[in-house]
Amino acid sequence: MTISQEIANLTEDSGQDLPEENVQIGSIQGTVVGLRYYTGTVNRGEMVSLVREPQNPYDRNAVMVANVYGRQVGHIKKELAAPMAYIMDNNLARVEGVVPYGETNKFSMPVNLTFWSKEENRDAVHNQMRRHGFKLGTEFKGYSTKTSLGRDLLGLSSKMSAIPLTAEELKNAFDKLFDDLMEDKTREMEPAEAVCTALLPHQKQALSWMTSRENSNDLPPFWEEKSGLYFNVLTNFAVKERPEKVLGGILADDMGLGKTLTTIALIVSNFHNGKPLPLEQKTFHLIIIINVENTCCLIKKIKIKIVETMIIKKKKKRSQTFKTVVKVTLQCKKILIFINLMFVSFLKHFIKKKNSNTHCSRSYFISIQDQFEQHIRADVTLKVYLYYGAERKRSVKLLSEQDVVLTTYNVLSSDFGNKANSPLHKVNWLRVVLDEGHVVRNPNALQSKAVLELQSERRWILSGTPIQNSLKDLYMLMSFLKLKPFDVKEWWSRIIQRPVTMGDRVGLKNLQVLVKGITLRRTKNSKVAGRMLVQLPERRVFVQHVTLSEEEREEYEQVRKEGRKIIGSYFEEGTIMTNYADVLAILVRLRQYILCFNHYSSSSSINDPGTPNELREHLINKITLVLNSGSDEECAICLDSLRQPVITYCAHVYCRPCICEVIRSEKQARCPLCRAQIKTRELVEYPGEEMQAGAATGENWRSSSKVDALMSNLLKLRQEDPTVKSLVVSQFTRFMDLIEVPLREYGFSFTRLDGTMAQKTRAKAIQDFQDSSPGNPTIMLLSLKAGGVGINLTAASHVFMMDPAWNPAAEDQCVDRCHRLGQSRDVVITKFIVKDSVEENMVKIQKKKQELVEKAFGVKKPMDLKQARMEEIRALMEI
DNA sequence: CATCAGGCGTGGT
DNA sequence: AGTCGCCTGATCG
Repeated sequence: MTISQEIANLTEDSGQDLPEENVQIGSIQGTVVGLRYYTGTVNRGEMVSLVREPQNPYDRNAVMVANVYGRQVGHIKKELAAPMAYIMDNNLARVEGVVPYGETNKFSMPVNLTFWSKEENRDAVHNQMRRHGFKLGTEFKGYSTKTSLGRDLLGLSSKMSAIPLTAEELKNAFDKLFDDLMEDKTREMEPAEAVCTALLPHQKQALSWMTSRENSNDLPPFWEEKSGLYFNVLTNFAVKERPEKVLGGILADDMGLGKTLTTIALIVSNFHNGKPLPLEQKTFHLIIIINVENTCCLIKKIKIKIVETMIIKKKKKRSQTFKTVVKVTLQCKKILIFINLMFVSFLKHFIKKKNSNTHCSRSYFISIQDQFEQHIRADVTLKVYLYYGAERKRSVKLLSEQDVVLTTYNVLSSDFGNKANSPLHKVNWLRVVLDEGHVVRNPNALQSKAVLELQSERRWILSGTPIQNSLKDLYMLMSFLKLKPFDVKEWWSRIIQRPVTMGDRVGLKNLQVLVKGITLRRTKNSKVAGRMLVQLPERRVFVQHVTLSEEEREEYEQVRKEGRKIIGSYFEEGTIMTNYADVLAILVRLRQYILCFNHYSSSSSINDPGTPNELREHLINKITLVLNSGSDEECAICLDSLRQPVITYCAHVYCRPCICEVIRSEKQARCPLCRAQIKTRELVEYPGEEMQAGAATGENWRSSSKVDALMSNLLKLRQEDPTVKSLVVSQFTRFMDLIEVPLREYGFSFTRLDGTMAQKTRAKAIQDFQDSSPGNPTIMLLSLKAGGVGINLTAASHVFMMDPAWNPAAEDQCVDRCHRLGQSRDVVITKFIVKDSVEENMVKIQKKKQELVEKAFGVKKPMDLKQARMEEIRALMEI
């Protein structure tokens, strides 16, 4: 979790189902009346939801009763509705209902109401009920809370009879949630002929499983057929009509097992009725010629490919002009894939490019795009459209005609949010695939809503880590898959989330059944028929401590003292959070100092600015620092990666659309983070990285202890085995500039990959590096966040981590780029840490964080987070 | 006359 | 296993 996200959590209205609110403070039996006016039915033991109806013309206290399917059943009797309305409107408690019996009566039925709230509201709720002559009890008498099926629907009896799970057990259960025996998931299936890459056995299994999930006629989890009726065993809901099928699921394989390839195979292999996607010539009825001058390069590239095949087939000559031949199929084949925009450096790249009015979309799609090209036979025409960038064609027709449409979560949500005419939401897709689907985990975020609104027959989530923080993440996934009734928050909470977090074994069992039914997960260590799924070479991590030279130490201490003084004064004033950008700036400066010392001009971003121009520059400095700090900053409003980042006069960074929305909706707009007044015209944009182009070469170059340490390692390696290739990873591109100097000096052949590079050079860099023939580079300077998912750097077997990352996961991901399928050597990771410095403190905090996550899984106390953040800064600066 | 079991009709917010 | 208020008739001191 990033810093701004944590801050956002502090400012955000506390959610409705924090653990504190999960105390049962009383229950009472009430009556549902007016049944004959509504069609909704309830079976014995079935859950109902209670919805306030303040607009009811007869009684503003009205409380509506609805069944799990959302059909109205009736109302709560008005005498009881009166106190309930007060309690519900003032959020004193949440009320849940279960109907113990009731099919027989035509006019009314009983309902067992349970009040859930914070302990401190107990008295208020009890008093309110008492004032109206109702006494809340603790238990219902006269009947069992168990249904005929013996399942515990109220969660009451289990609380008393069964031993709740301990936190330890719960965590364990969570870890094992996805460990599936895969009994019926070992069947293999050959992909369609259009796939030219040979699938590994586990990929064939995944393909088979995915295909069967899409074509299956099985009932969704927890539905059973019983004497002509369809019966949900969890909610006790029974219907005549067959419940909607859930076609799709979660492919949760570990990174590097080929989720994307499997999905591509699925796309071309399983069209309607289990037949492959019709790609051959005969399905195309129409040939048109269009001008593609305006479409971006990659499209062009693909289409040129098509031209080539056409030339072969039609034996026609066509000059290499901008005209190209496109085939249009009369059948609709629509697939949508999302790519996660994970990396801030990419984002910077995008903004920079956007301003210079060039095509930028390619960088995001390059890996997926490549995979399509790589795995699909060249003589097959798969129509792929990148729905991205300012020039994207917002034509529903065009999109409908594609085989595959690629887009990003950001494009989707901005289309969805800005205008009602989002073309992506107008197409009835055959299949929607969320790549890296765990990024849409916050159901309140616009992008999540946009994703949920997509119409599709089949839905897939690809994610190596389907649960990132807590069970709540899963809710979003269920919601996307439209797995009734868990796509509605109330039912998800009542049936799964709350029972599980309260340690109910039945709830956990249900969760397991649920997950098992829709998820396929294999890890690198999974076994198939006793054999390892994928045998990866070993991976060893070494930490190499670096001692600063006396001179360096002196300079470092000086900078540290300065920063400590400033941050210390913020602490005293209690203004740490308001001066957050400054604090971050100081920390970054310190970390950079360790790497390359006086190569950074000490242009102060801390002194009070005077003229507006100075202020502007000052803010630009700050936003640059924040975005380059490597702390993976996210917008505190949308909780997403920053999109068009801007900085306010009070030095907080948001997405431009987000903060503009805030300013527009409030009269006296205030900064969500510090409550300072803000105006739209005072927002300062991030100018991109141009200004950073400092000359790090030449006379003013000077080595540092860290660079020396790296160089001695590299030299030793080369001596031992000149074919060994290494990745040198840093978060600071300018540090990479510095490293280039000694690399050249010692005659290393190297290449570089960072966010500032144009896509062409980027692809070339990877290609050169992966090529092992002599003369090609043996070292790649890699920016921690460059590359994105799916970049393959298996040529490297050594990784040098030059500076510790805030987020240990980012480091892991980086290493995974070479430690993956196709790696033949053991991977050695060397992390350089400077002794007695912020770096060491960072590592300590990293460790602490990890422990904390492991100990208290998913349970966070919001107030402690702010404290923890302050403590972190304190620990970093040794104050 | 008081009390109670049982039958009956009633029925939205 | 079931509402709930009201009426009735049986039963009791």
